[in-house]
Amino acid sequence: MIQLVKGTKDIYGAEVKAWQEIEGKMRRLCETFGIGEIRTPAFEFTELFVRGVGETTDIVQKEMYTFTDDGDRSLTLRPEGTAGAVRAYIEHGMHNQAQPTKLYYISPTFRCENTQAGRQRQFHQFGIEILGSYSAAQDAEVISVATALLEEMGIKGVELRINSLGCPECRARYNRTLKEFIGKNLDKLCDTCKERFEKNPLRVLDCKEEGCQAIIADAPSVLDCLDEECTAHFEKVQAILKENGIPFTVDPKIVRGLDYYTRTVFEFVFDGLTVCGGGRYDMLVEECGGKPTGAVGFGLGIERLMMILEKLNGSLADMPERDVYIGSMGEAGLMRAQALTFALRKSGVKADCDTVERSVKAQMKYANKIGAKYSVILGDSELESGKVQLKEMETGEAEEVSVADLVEILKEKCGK
RNA sequence: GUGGGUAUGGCGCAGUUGGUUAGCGCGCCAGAUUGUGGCUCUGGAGGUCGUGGGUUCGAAUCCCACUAUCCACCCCA
Repeated sequence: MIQLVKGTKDIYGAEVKAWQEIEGKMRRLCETFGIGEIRTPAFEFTELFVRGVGETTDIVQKEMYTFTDDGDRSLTLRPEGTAGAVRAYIEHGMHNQAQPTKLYYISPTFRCENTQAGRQRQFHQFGIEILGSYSAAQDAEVISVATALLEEMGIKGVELRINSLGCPECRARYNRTLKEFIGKNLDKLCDTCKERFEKNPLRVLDCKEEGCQAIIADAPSVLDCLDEECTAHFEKVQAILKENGIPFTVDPKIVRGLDYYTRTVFEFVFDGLTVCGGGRYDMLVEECGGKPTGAVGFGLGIERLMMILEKLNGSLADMPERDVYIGSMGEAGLMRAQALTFALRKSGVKADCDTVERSVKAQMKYANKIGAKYSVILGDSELESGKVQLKEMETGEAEEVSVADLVEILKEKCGK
């Protein structure tokens, strides 16, 4: 028996219903925000992600599904959504449209890493990318989309944390300051932090080791290293969030694992797990071959969102409901039941009929199980008299109606 | 990549110190007088006990490897 690949999942039954609902809410919300959908390919040139996400990131170094096709091209399954959106923005000259360009996507995303709670190898990201603005107002708007979405889902207890990494100059300056500070205590750090120190000193900040924590505790804050403009930008973001009643905390230790972030970065955290993360990436469009363009966005893990919803609301309901079940007895009844069912479906009534040729009793049992609101049984006597018993399943009460009027009556009862 | 737990019919679980045809609940299918559901009762289908080796007269039970899964680290959504 061939089974699922590690880190992948089938979504069906009650679960797929919940997905459809969530996706619907995302699409509707984006529409009200004027954000249009973009569907980019599941794979791109490897180079796009190496340059976009950053060569030194874990994602690029050890988590990408990379392969070579028959034209000797190195391709990679998308490990995140931003790079592809940026590529498309440049490739289709979207900067010639009214700016900013506002895009959203709901797409399967792939990372070859070890699975655990809220972590799969193929997972789904909902994300938005707004290109064409350098303003703090844009940062705040992007954050407000995530906030609105979580609110729409009825999720409470998600914490918004924001920080600013500054422009590349500020970041470089902070890296030097931090290196200098940590350098004094380098021998006290854990082994992984010693590596981080060389690779990406920022990462030492969110180490959970006690020894490292003690040292980091009074490390200089990024926020103190920001220049005037970056500071003003960050303050403006906060001011707008406050103005809009969006609660947040400033956490100078937030460092994101993707290299492209500049200035604002943020995370929505629930139970210690980041459900949504994003920020500004003003250098990325240029890095990918476009003109300098300000941009902000976020990615949200749908599986993680589902985890939270399950924790909050308990398990999900099952079986799709049906309006009516047209049972039948005998050849003529079967034919007529099928015809009626097709006619009802054409009118949008969720109708179902017997396709197994079971006993009436078994058919009624089935009607009950699929949650039909009404049922009728068509047999020789009904066809002869032209009358059927239309039964309301919940109450068990039946009324006699003419077969000829059945479709119209049911349409009305089901509001179609 | 590292460390720990788990792996028995569709789902949830039992299986005692290795011993005969591997059980239970739910679900599924079918019956309980002739053509009507939800309760109850009866019967039935469905498992190479994750996979592959090994120990043994004999393994779901012990040993090894692999795979998957869960949890943690790393990192992220």
